[in-house]
Amino acid sequence: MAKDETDRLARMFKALSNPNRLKLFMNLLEESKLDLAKGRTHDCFLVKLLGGLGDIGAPTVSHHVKELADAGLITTERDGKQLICSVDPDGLAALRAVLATSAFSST
Amino acid sequence: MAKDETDRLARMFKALSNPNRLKLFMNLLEESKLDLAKGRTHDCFLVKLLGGLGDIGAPTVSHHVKELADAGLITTERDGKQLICSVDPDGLAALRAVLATSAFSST
DNA sequence: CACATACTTCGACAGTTCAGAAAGTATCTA
DNA sequence: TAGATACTTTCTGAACTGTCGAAGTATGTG
Repeated sequence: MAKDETDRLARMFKALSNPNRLKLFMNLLEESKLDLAKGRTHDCFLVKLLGGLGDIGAPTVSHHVKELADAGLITTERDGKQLICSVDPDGLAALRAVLATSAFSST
Repeated sequence: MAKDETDRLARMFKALSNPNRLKLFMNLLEESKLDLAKGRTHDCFLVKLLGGLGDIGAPTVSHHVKELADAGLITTERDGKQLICSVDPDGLAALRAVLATSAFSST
């Protein structure tokens, strides 16, 4: 595997290495699941995420969202006052691909 | 998802968040694939890994190996003077499971 | 036992990260 | 325009990380 590709993956893993960021990302994964049932791919904004993360403040959540976005795991877009976060399917696929690279069956 | 479970996963992702550790782990994944063809599940020791990592020294590799082991991603056992490293199938399965938790198809 | 190999542990240090406070920006609503 | 909402930016500090050199431990060889 090329160095660039390794570094890109390491960056994704790093983005998920903080419990609060991982929760945030997993919330989005869950949201995506729910929303597909409603015929949409996602719909989650920062204040809503904030509530699910316990005690951490807005500046910190904002920072974490940016880290996930920079890593290519989520995308963001502004809708009026709110920031809409979505899972980036390409990033998710890249992670799945690297973990699938092995002889151990994926059951 | 429970806090403990989130923390455990975050720890695994953190173990893979360093490029050298990620290379190390991916070497093991590849080794596993090769060795299965030979009828064994794994076989990789530290000095061999060291060569594949470029410039980093033995103390650093030793440290990284322990981090991967502590995270539950690999297991180690001593064989004479050498330390044999193997992918931990349970850890790998846990990572795959969390990334599979979504509406995005796994194709 | 002496010596080499293959890590492991310790101590140090530069660099990074996480979280919050305070101040700033962008977007509604009236 | 004034005020509220929803982030964002900047700064700060405590804590953690990655790497190394030096010293230490465990194992095999002669």
